[in-house]
Amino acid sequence: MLPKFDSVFSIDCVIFGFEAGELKILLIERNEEPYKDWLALPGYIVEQDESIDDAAERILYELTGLRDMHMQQFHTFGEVNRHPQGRVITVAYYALIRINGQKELRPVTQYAKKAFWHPVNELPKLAFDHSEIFNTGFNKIRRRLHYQPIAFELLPEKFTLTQLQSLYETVLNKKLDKRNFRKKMLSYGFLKELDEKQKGVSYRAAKLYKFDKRKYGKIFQGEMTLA
Amino acid sequence: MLPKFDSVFSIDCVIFGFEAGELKILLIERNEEPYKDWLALPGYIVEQDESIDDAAERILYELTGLRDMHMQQFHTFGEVNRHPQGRVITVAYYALIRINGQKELRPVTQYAKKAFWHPVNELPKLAFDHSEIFNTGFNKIRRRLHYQPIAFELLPEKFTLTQLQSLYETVLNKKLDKRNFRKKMLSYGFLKELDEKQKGVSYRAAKLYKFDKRKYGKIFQGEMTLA
DNA sequence: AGATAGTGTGTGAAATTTACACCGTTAAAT
DNA sequence: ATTTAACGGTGTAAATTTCACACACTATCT
Repeated sequence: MLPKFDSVFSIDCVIFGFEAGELKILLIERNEEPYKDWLALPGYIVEQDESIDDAAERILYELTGLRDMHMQQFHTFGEVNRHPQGRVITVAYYALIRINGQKELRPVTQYAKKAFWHPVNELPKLAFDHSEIFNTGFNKIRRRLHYQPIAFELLPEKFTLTQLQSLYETVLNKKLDKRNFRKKMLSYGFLKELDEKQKGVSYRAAKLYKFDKRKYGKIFQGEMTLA
Repeated sequence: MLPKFDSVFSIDCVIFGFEAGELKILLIERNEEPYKDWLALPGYIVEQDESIDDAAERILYELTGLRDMHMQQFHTFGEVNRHPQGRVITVAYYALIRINGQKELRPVTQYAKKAFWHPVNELPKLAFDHSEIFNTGFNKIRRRLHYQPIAFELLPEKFTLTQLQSLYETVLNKKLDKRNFRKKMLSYGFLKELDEKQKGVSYRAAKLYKFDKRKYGKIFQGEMTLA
């Protein structure tokens, strides 16, 4: 028999990454009952003496080894029976990050066997109500893509316009017109054209661009409409 | 010395109403420590055996006498010291409702001395972090006004176009052009023109309109851009 | 030298947004 | 009966934004 508990707060994290033209999220394989061996979102219990924002950072780190992600809460799930051991209300956070091969995923606690990226299409069944949490989060960023510069958090620092477009197409799940897309993106004035070109491709190399955060801040006060 | 408690969930409600060209919110006067006699948002503790959505309905009812409001959560506040007696994480909900003189505000518990409407301008200091909660909620509905038909929840069932425009102007805090506003609103096709006119005004009576929820649903699938 | 794969560019039509002002109606006041 | 005060209701033209659409260029690989 598992222990029962009352009134526990937890955090669950939906972390998006973009790699090889695919959108992925970060999952763990659980090493604890309930749902031992299942796949799940990185999530755990909030301590008494930490804010939920701090808890989110800590928990993500402990379960995946990733630090200093900028996460934002997007919804709180509070159905009575969402956790088999008792009443657990969970605040869900999301972040968008660059998948650089460099950062290793290595849980620092025993609660997770491992952490890994998984394409958002063909997601398996997840533990608890994590599939629902994921869907809610995915819809959230899909909307947010239209009015916040979140695409640039997923791309490498230097990127081509085609990569940017491909990201939009993936998240929004629809084709966009190349000429119109480029015209519009460039018209905002927050993309900085670099003197550098793509390398290692077997076709004409494309120009690289950077997202210029300062210019963005000057142009919009947190508001914009994109793609 | 007040009792201390651990890990409590609570709900706080930001309920908007519109009356006499003014936007108002529902406040209570507290009858309990801490912050006894202060003004506060209606809010209380979630029970073990109720979902947070259910808790929100119950709590609003107990503190104000209002029932069957359709509330939606908008943010969760989880700073460590937001409550002087211990760790309390609160999920904030909002709703927009018609202030009909008819519905009486009458708390059914002792936790509130009374409940009343207060204009959103010139809000006094509120208990706990309720001022921050209110601001977050106000920003939320301000954004949402642009893409969800929430204005119609604030107006009486039958309303004039001028009332509708005045509501938009109040919430967005800017003047809109009368002709453009009417043209656009009518172009959506979800406003039903009634055969009735305004009564009891000392000037030419305006036509009354109704929001046609069915048509709205057909036209948009939860998406729109307004004003 | 040719094949392959993706880069980069412009125009016109259609739709949407914006700016703008006056006469009509009603009830209350004189 | 007339006037006044207050709001109701309406159209057009210019500017801007969105949308649809196709081909020549460049780099690499064989």
